Amino acid sequence: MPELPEVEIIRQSLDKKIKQKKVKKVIIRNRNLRLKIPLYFATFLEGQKIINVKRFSKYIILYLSNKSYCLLHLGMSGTVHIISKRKKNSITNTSFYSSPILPKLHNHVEIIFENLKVIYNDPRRFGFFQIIKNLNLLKKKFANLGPEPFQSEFNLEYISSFFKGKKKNIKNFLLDQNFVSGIGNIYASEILFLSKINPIREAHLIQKEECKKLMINSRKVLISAIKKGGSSIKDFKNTSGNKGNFQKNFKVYERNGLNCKRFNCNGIIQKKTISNRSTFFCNICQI
DNA sequence: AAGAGGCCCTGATAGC
DNA sequence: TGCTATCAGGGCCTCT
Repeated sequence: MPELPEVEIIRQSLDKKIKQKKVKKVIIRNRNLRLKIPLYFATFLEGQKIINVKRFSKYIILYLSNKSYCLLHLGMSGTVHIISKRKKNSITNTSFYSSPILPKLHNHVEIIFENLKVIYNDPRRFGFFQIIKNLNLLKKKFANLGPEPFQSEFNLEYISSFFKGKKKNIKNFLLDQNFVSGIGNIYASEILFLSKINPIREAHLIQKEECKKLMINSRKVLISAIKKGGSSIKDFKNTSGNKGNFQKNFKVYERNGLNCKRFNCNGIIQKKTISNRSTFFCNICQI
């Protein structure tokens, strides 16, 4: 499901809701994610205060008070729900959570705080939690990831030297997290459209001027997607269950057969499978 | 070493 | 209605 902007939206609400709060209880309903949730996971987290909620690439990083970290990756279908606890029902004397729409089947983990709980739900199970015991191991975990588009390391020099001698197509490079972190299948197509670059072009043939466009448009697309609350094409929802809005701004993604949105371009958006991922582009203005 | 392809998994939808 | 095939926002592993 989520690329960098969607993960950032989730990070922001977690930051607002659980920072400086103490984990009261953790319930594991299903340990089977891409990495099996370890048996010590619940007791490890219980009693920890969430010092900070950060993000790198598509990973959410919970800073714990015992100086370790809890990583969360959402894979393709992971969602996070934050549910506030209501006051005790005076008749039945039970407290309950407001959770009308939540599909219960794939709730893997519940992290319970004083007044709210965080639920992780993941039908396809490509996501995972991971405890990282110290800063060194955290650095090691991210050592092979390339910079995010916003970082100064993602500059013209870096991009053009990375492409030297590489025959792989440019679209696959945007998806390659060792080259640049955070771009996924939707935004790769959008970035290439804005940069007027055909997705199947070999990387070593990309001109310097085009590298500059890739740099600028990668930042532009991700930032405006964050501003719009992310993209919801199937089931992405923020932690309150609301959809994002950036899908309304898609220029090419899922627009195959429709007119190119570029001013004065008569192209029709094409759909092509590249390395088993759908790719969308205009065959006239993307050269 | 670089790059292509398979695979992990469930659910929604399309086509017959 | 009910079957089967295909596809989905990610990333890791293996093979050549």
